[in-house]
Amino acid sequence: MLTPSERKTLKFIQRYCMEKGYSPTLTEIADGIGIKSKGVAHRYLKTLESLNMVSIASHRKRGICLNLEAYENQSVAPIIPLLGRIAAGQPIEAIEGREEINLADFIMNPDRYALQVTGDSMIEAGILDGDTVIIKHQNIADNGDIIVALIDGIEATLKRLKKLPNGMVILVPENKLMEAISYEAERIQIQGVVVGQLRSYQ
Amino acid sequence: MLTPSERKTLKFIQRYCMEKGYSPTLTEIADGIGIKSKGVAHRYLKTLESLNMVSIASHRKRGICLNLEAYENQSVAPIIPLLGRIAAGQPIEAIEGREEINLADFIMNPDRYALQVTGDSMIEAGILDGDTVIIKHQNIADNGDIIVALIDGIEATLKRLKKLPNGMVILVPENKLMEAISYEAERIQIQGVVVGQLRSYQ
DNA sequence: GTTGAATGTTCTCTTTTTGTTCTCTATTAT
DNA sequence: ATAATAGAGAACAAAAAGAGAACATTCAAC
Repeated sequence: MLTPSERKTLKFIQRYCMEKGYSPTLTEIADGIGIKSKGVAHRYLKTLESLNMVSIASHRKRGICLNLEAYENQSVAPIIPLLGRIAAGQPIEAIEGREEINLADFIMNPDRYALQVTGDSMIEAGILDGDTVIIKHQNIADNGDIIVALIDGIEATLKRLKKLPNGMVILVPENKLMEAISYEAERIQIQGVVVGQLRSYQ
Repeated sequence: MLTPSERKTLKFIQRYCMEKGYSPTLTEIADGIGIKSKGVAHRYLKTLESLNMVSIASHRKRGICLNLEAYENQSVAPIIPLLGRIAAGQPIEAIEGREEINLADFIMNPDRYALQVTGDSMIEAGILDGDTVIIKHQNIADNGDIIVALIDGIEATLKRLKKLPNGMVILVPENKLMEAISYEAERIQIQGVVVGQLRSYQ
C-alpha cells in the first residue's frame, strides 16, 4: 500500500502526463508535491517503480512511464482527477479546491440503487434511452423531483412530480411529444427519487 | 462478537478506506470514533486483527487492510445494485445476469479524467450545463465522437466531430440554436474523447 | 566531437509523524 | 466484589518525510 506522499507523487505524474503529454522532471515532481528535494522525489519514484506502478527509463530525462495495468488494480477508491471546467470558446479553466471527483459520494449511502432507463420520456431533462439513473429509496418526494412512481401498484415510470393542492398528482414527462397525466394521490406510490444519472459511451 | 466500540472502529475504517483509498492512522481513527487516545484505538484494532477482521502490517503507517469477512457486511467497492430496467407504462423489468454496476469499470482508468461542462452546446445529446464528462485522453477520434477540441491551441470546446474528405473538420454542437463551424484540420487538436457522463441531482 | 547546463542517481543526516506498549482510572453488568 | 468495557495519556520505537550535498549521465548548443 502506498504512503500518502507516494500516492501524491503518482497522482501528480498522472495529472502532469495528462495535461502536457510528457512526464515531469524530478525537480518538477518535487515542486508539484510541495517539497524541495529532488532526491526525495526520486525515492518516491523508486518505490513506485518497485511496485510496478511506473516504469523508469534509466538516466533518461522525462523517462517516466505510467504502468496502466498495475494502476487499475491498485486504485481502490473510485477517484478520478477533475481537470477543470470546459466552456465553448475558452481555454479549460482550472477549478480551485476540488481537484478530483470521488464516485463514492454518488453511492455512499446503502439506500441507493440503479435503474436502466428505457424510452425517451425524460429526454429533455437530459436522461436518454439507455442511461442509468441512481435512485434513492424513499416514499415521499418534493415538487419538481424526478421520481420512480408506481401507478396502481403495477406500472412503474420515471417522471417529474407535481403535486396539486387538491390532492391530485401530476406525472410530467420531459418530452414535448408526451403528455402529463394526473392521478388521484392514492393511485401513485413513490418508490424513490433520482439523485444521479450516468451514461457510458463505450 | 464485537463490542459497540470495536464495531464503530471497523465501520469507520471501512468508510475511510472507501472514500480515500488508503487506511487511516490511529489518531484519525481515534478522532473518527470520538475518543482522544490513540492507544485505545490501537487496542480495538488489535482485537479486530485477532478476529481476522483486518490485517495489520506491523509498524507500517496506514498499514491496515480489511479482510474479506469484513467486506461482506458492507460493500467497500464502488458497486451499486442494478435493480432493473424502467420504461414508462410497464413494471420494472429485472435484468438477467448483471445485477450490479461497478463504477470502477465505468471510468477508472489512468488515462481518464473529468471535466465539468459549462454551457448548453451539447444539450440535445443529453449533456447539460453543470454535468461532468469523463474524458479518455487520446489525439485521434472517429467521426461522430464527442470530443474535447483545442482550436488554434487556445480555445477548448466540447463538440461532436465530423471529418470531411477534403481535410476540413466540422465541430457540430448539439443545440439547434448554435451553428456548426468548419475548420482546416491543422487548427484543431483533439485532446480527448467523451466516454462517460454523469450528473448529480443533490 | 566538446562542453556545459539540466537532469538523474545515490548518499547521509535531521525532523516529524505514527505505531506500540504501558499504566492508571471510570463505568457498568453480573 | 469481580470482570468486562471504555477511555486518557505517557513513554518509547520505528517509519516516513524531508533537506541537501556530491556525483553521474544526458542532451542540445557550439
